[in-house]
Amino acid sequence: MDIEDRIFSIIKSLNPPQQEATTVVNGPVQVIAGAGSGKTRVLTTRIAHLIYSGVEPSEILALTFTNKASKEMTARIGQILNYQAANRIWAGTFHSIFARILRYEAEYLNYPRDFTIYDQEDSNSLIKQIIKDLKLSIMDITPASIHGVISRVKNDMVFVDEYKNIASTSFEKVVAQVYEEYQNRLRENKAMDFDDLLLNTLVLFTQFPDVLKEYQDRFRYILVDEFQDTNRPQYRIIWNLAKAHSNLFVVGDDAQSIYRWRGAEIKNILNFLKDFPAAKQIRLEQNYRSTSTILNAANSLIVNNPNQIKKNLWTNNESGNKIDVIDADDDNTEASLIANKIMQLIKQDIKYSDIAILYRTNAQSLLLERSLRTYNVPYQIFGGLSFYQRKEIKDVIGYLRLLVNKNDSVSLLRVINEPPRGIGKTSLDHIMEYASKNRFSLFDAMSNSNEIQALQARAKITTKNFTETIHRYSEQLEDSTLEDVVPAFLEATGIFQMYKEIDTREMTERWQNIEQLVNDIILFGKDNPNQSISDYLQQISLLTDFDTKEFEGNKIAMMTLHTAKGLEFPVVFIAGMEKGLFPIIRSKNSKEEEEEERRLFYVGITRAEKRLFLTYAKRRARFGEYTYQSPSNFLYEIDINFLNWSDSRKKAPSFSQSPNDFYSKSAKPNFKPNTPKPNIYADKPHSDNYSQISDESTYKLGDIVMHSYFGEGKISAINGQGQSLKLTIDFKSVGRKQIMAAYAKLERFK
DNA sequence: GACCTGCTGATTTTT
DNA sequence: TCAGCAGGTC
Repeated sequence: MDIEDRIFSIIKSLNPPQQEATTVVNGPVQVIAGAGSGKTRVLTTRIAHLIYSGVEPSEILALTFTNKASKEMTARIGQILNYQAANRIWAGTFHSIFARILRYEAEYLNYPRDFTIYDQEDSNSLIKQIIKDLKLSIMDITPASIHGVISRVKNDMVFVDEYKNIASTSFEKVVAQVYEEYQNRLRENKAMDFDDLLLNTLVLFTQFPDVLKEYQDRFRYILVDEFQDTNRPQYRIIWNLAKAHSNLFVVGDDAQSIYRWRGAEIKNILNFLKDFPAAKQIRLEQNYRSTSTILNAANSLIVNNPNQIKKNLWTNNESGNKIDVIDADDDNTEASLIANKIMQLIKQDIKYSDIAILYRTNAQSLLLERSLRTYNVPYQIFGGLSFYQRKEIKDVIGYLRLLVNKNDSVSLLRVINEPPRGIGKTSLDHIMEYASKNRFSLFDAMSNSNEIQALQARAKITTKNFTETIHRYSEQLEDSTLEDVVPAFLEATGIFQMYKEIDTREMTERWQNIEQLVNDIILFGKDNPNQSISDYLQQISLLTDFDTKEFEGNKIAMMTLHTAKGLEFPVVFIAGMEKGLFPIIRSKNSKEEEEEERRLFYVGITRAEKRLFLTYAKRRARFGEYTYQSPSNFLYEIDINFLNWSDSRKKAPSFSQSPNDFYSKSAKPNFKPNTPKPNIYADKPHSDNYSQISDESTYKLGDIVMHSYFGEGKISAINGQGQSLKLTIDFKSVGRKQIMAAYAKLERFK
């Protein structure tokens, strides 16, 4: 089959809206693509068709949400056309593509080409340093929380000067101070954080029209995947690039927007039609993925979100099994019930690799893992700490970063005493004082350590040796291969020796990981003789765990619901369907946040093709303390006709399910009139639910108490005595909970 | 300056 | 519950 036949046989197999979306070549197009409606197929076929129609691959910019998605897209296009063409497409994440552009154009922004990209951890340690240096006394505020605010502010495109003006509370004023210093130091360190990659690209395009023009001409065709999750700077960048030719194609689904907390604006979908009034709107509403039971269940859930674009997602697929809702006595039991169920499924000819377990928080994976191991179920976890975020790897990368960017003080501070070389807190204080007094970078101050009077003779020698080593190897790097320089340099720093010893002593795999990294670098050098170590470093700084891991062999996949976006599995388990955990409790449970949680659940449900299991535990250990959980209100929102609630519900927990009248605002499940409330406790009248023997000496009915985690609540029942004294408390934050008084840190409210 | 220990706060989600 | 860190000791 030649290329033409291949493309047209694919196009012929598409439904009419899909065909339109793939073959309209010019002009703005907005596709609202429901879950499982063949979005990826449309994207790849469209790009193949564009190239077939005469568009140069290098004129196409395809932005995806993960590196993995872009790799897969490129691979598929390669299969249809050829790999040379596919590899010339500019495909990648926003962050990776713009990092690449910023590298080319760095001098416009007064940055060196080899600028360093700071990840979250790097940013946090820089902020920690700033807090210390500015002597800010802020109790209860962590560097991470300040960075969170700064990141949010940056995503809203509020620059330092503006933020300083609008900061009103004392906390905001502190943030403003840190924000200003943070940006200064990023610049001094010749570094950008993740948000800067977007903001600086925007600055580049808006302040240098010639540069913008160049990229407008280069990217004559732009495609954006997961458009609902773009934030403001991302949208502005796309808009700037596309306004010259308007060949902008965006695909998204407002019902799957789950990154609002990171600044994503669903509004962008609506703005699109304002900014590109000529845009064609195409809806993909036929779902090819799931059984009608699963799809309709998802639909019955998502109608509870009032604000959404109207669509009618339907399927021709068979109705299939009902959705199993499994309740477990506690979190351990939940994990083993899942493992058991999986083993049953395996006997029915389902492969491990057909199954995924999804959960709300990474912390949940621990118990699940333990139980899968007990039952010998092979699994693979995606997400969480990526290879490149491991301590030993970050240490090595810290050294390598110094080779290309000596101004990177975050990396310098990270490695200066790793392995211990006698430069501790006191010496560092002297060096930093000298650096700031003379407006030197930390590295330059160390190079001049002879001039620092306060410094001990020994420290002077060590710092001098240290900086000389860096100098020597960074010079070598200019005319030698990575293979020749990198291992020798790392050996010279002593970091190899240190981890070899740790590995033998503590039976860890750290040295192995380092070997793997060094091999990877050497391979990179061989495969890309024209690229430098700084190319390598930039590339890996934007990789997540999910990007680096392949689905391997016959194993179950485990990941958070967020990570699961864009994937599909024949069998899906969603664990931890409990109030407080999913939807998760936050300090302020706003309507918007609940709607986002609901969309997240929607994403989870629609990952399943054939079978879906929803599990919850009645008792779960959180923060080392067991609490009684009630089923998630989301479970009641799904049309009961699609559910098969497990039999053990008859052994109902000994407390009432009814939402509390005076307290909980969010605890009240949103029942649709056509969805009868599953009265799962029908065989237990309310009044029998708890005996009211109160331990007069400590707690009384109606007492207002403070819980360390759930906050304020009112005691509505008291059960048991002494060690097994159980309190039923209506919390403002999570509604009704049962608490073991002996374990909970409760404070009486006067 | 390195090492030990007791305390505290963490559990959203990620480029 | 537990990891990471501040503060103290050698």
